[in-house]
Amino acid sequence: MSIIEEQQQHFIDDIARLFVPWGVPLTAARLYGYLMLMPDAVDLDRISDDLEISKSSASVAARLLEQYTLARRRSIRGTKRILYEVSENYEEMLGQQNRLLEALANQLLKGAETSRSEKIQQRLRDMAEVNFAARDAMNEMLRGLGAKRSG
Amino acid sequence: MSIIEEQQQHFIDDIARLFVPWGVPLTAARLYGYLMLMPDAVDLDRISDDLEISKSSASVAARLLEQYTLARRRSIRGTKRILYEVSENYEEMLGQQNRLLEALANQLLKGAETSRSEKIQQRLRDMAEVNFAARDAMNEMLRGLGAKRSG
DNA sequence: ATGTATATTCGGAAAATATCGAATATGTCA
DNA sequence: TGACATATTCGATATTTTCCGAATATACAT
Repeated sequence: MSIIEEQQQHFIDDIARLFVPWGVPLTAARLYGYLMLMPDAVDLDRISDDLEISKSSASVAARLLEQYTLARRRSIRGTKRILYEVSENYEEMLGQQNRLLEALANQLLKGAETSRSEKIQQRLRDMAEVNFAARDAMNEMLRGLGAKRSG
Repeated sequence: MSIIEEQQQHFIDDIARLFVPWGVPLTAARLYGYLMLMPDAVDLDRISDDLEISKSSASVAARLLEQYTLARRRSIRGTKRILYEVSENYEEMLGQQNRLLEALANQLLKGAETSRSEKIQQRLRDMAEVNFAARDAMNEMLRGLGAKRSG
């Protein structure tokens, strides 16, 4: 089953095209688009068939997505089989981006401390401020979304 | 002049370490950290010396940063020399991230349209919603920051 | 126009990465 | 424990990316 249709192929490639420039390996990016389209969790054999990649590549890509929190594994009781599905709490991914913002802000502040030029110190502090503001805006947005969902 | 100090080296590498996983080539990432620390715009020869890279690499990296809007070039009247400096409107970079959010949201909606499964349609629309919300939150934050700056 | 200083592009070498099939490890059941 | 099913890792290969120095192009001044 599940020979991927033309339109789905396109969708998968479109999604991949967006993520690849941001450092996500092509296969992982395609897998992400693929998982979005799967109504239920799928196993490595099916991934391998549908995406026409080896099972080892499928395994590597799946665990990479897991690391990014873009996908989750579901272990099946009573068998070693693992199913992968797109992560439902999609917000996690944005949280990831937030971590970069925060880490960057912290580095900037640290750099400001160790700089001897007043101008540079000011610049780095300003940049840090923007990052923190961005992080806060994101967090607030996520909180609002969560409230809406549960409320 | 301007042999880079130990601490500055560290700063540069720390910044680079953050950006490389997001698809920024090492040399460009290091150049970015370096430019943050320079009080004034610098030319390719100096970059090449300080970062210990060839001038061609410096040229490529600088123009890549320019593309990312992380750096700007300043042409010097009366000479062919080009100076590079870190982009002052740092918000640009976040705007860049926003473009990914928006592009992704649009792809998701398009995918939702062409999907025949109700469940998938709903999932893709939900994901798109989060993306749009994130984009809006970012834009609002940037507006607020701009107002604060000019006000 | 020509010469000079500089940036950019080119071609090849080196390094990193992705991918595969085979080998290995791991979990599950009897 | 042994047998089986499945995931993961390993080693080799192919591909891609990065980097350099040399060659070329470009802008400016005389």
